[in-house]
Amino acid sequence: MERATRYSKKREAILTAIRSSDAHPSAEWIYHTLKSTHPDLSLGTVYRNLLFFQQNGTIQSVGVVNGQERFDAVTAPHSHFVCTSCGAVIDLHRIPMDPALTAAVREQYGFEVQRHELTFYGRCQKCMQKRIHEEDLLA
Amino acid sequence: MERATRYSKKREAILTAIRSSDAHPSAEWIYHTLKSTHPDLSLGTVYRNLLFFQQNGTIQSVGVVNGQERFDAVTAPHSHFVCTSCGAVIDLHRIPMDPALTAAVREQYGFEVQRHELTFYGRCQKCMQKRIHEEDLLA
DNA sequence: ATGACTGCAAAGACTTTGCATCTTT
DNA sequence: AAAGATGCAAAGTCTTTGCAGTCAT
Repeated sequence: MERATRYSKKREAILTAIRSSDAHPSAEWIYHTLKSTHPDLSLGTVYRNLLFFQQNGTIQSVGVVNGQERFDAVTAPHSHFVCTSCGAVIDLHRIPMDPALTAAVREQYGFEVQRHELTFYGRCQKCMQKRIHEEDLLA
Repeated sequence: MERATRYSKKREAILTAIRSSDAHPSAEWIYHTLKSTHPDLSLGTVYRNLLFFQQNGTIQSVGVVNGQERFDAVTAPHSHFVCTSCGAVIDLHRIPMDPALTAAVREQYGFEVQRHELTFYGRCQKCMQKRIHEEDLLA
């Protein structure tokens, strides 16, 4: 027997919050963002709904950055950049992902492949400038 | 001033353990694996040395799987497969990574790019068979 | 002898979960 | 009324850290 799903104001608000941001929010970020409009929101509810949306395929995890799991409401394939300095996760819409790769892994290794991620690591522009400024101070 | 580095039996054992395995070990795995030959090893030491080796570039994190960070002593670029059923992390040496992509992100976005990861998610052969077997039992 | 490395255990950070209560259907 | 969703707080898991003792140089 399937478990039924009911409407909930907070569930809707959580999904809207994720969809309205391109920062790939963490649970904590969602919680603090919604806390002003939903003062009785609890962190447990955020986590429970993140799990709910993941199982639905409504959102996807883009990995753990600095100990916090980050989520994306855009499930169409696109690559990401992670700033190892400030933890920002940025969409790279101009860097295409090759859909054929999924089939290649399936054929060459015999695995059942659902999706793949292409993730770049480095320093974002903001942090690059910050570092140059810090080096100026030391010089 | 640089901080000097000294030899340590346990540090060596930890690196050897990572290098001897292709399973992309977690801290816990290393700890349990070495516990028999190094009964007084502590988990804190494992974590401290994992950090040490990462900062040296001797090892790299390949991400967090089921809440545990996983490490790889092979720092040459290669892609990975993560089984979402059993958590196995498997090298895909036959799926090449395009080194030009790093430069492409640098040029098109102006980020300082250090490396990139190509990771596939799905079900490994062992788990595929297990599921078929479970379905047989239900039929 | 100096200071790097370690064991131990406590603390920290993030996430999950049990239970009573509230909401949706 | 039935059952899903939530708040709250406790518990769980993984990782980090302070401190005293040990070991390499």
